[in-house]
Amino acid sequence: MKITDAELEIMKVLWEEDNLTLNQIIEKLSSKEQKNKSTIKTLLYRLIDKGAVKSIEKNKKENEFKANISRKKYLKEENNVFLEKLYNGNIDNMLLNFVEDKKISKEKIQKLLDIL
Amino acid sequence: MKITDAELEIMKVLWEEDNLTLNQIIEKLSSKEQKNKSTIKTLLYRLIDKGAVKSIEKNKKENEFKANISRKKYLKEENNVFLEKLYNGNIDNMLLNFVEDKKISKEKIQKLLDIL
DNA sequence: AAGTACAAGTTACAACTGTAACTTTTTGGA
DNA sequence: TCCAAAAAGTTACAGTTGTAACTTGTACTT
Repeated sequence: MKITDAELEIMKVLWEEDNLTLNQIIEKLSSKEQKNKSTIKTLLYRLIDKGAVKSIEKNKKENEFKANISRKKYLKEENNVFLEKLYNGNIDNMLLNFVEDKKISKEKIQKLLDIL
Repeated sequence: MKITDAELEIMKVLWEEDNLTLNQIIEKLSSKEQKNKSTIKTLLYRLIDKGAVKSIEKNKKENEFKANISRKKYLKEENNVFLEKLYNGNIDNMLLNFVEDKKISKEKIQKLLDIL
């Protein structure tokens, strides 16, 4: 189940709120992702082909779309792909790298630990 | 500077050890990534076009190749892309997610903190 | 009942990727 | 000196992706 970047933007919308019509989806896409209506349609149909989205007839006039795979499951997979691809699955390395980049401070990690 | 998955495998080899000939690169690629020699050549040329790899004449008979961008810089960028794409730049969220997936244990994080 | 506005659904197309064959150049040995 | 082996460099091609036009169906409005 490979979801492309353009497709992902649509999934994000559907993960936020289910059962949206095409027009509602377009409305919810942030300005950066505004594309031609046809474009969004194509992406939706591709997602349907992949089984990532389901379409339901709403009122004979319009269809509604809903995510057919959970955000959680998707993220889990993507986390794995990322970890394997760049860090050979070694999470320590990844974390150290993030810290080095100053993306995480020690304080932040401590705070995280406290939460857990 | 977009490096594709297939290209990345080559970069990884060159980040391990610089100034390798084509044949040396092929040798170092793990069995999973064994492709036809021509394939590797094409990837190398594409990387050269992108400025990610440099080729140097070694001994009139063979060329040597070396990475022209640092692993660190590349990882930094990719970390960012990943973080933005999936977590909207929110690293706490990302970490929590990793912990939820049981990819990191609290203990591991603590160990990491100790190292720092 | 007919036309038009809009939604559904299909097709198109160029750029990018993964893969590898083809062509040209070089060079070490017979 | 000339040839064959191997390297360099070029071209090809199908599948994927981002983008959007085109065609068909439907259903209000007059």
